[in-house]
Amino acid sequence: MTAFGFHAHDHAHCISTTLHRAEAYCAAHGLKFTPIRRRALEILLAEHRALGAYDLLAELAKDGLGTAPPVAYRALDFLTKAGFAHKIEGLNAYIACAHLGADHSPAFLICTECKSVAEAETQATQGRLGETARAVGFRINRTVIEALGVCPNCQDQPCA
Amino acid sequence: MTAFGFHAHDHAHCISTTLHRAEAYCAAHGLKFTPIRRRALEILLAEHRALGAYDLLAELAKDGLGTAPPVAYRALDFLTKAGFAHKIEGLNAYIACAHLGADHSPAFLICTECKSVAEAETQATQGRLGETARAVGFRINRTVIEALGVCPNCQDQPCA
DNA sequence: ACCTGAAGTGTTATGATATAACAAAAAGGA
DNA sequence: TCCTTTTTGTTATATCATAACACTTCAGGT
Ligand SMILES: [Zn+2]
Ligand SMILES: [Zn+2]
Ligand SMILES: [Zn+2]
Ligand SMILES: [Zn+2]
Repeated sequence: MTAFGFHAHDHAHCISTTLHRAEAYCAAHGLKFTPIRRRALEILLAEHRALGAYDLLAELAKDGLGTAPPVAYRALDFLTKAGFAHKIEGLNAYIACAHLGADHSPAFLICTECKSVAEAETQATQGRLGETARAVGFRINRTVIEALGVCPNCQDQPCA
Repeated sequence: MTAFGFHAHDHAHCISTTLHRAEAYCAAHGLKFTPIRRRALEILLAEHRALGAYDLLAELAKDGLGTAPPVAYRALDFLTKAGFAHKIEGLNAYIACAHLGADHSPAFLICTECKSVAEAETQATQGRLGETARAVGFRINRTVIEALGVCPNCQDQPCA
């Protein structure tokens, strides 16, 4: 279980790999990876940070791909349902999936200083929450697991 | 680690205990448990369900305690900062704390059928999320842990 | 090629959640 | 009392999200 986002890595590779996986997934599942959807994913992938729907829309607008809110929300709906992006509930913002392809329950480490986000994989149905759920007979469909705090980079900087 | 909310219990006792604890906490910490704040907590305590800020406002309005949004949000701000209530990020809604007094990181089991919510206590800094955080040097300040699913009561009902 | 239905897009309008800003009132201590 | 801080009342606005409907595109069946 490793977390990206706070460490230097070959991000160009990170982006191209994810886009190729998304293409392959769509081909395999009969989904249409249209220009709007593809560009939306590219925009989310640009950084390991969460973007608001209207921020995404602004970027899409720069490329002439739409100006009204539904454009962004439809793209996000597609991306999240396909598992290509996740919503960060604590920020009302969206981020590209860092483990595209794996069927996973994501957990996030969110830096409140620099807004960067790392995605970790968890099996939420294991662990304490899962225990509790089983104990009371609760059936879990989806989990929201987010930790807000300060990333290693920001801890190193005396004044942030 | 037990979860209330899905099981029958003496809820009147549940309410009075929590209100008394809140009063004691305010007295001990020099906080003002004003009529608006007290009534807001009572409203949240009425059921083990999450309430939207505007739903809360509507209830407060019935008692002549305010009609404009800031009234509700200020009360919620006080209650959440004091630890008397929690925000359910996945619902943009608020719920009274079920373990008032204990210094805790809450986790929630949220029934998407009947909207009832059970609060479990966790030590989120233990478990996998905490492991990951420590491994990458991330300092956790607050956690959002929510499981969306179906409670035992709703599973028993064939058509919901 | 044509029809047809499903999916995607463009657009307007609106709903739902949350906060900024500032004046008035109340509370509390010197 | 007087002054400061906190709380409240109120207006306006910011931010996040969806409903609804017309139009286009595209794949499949004929
Ligand atoms: Zn993911
Ligand atoms: Zn950071
Ligand atoms: Zn109760
Ligand atoms: Zn239920």
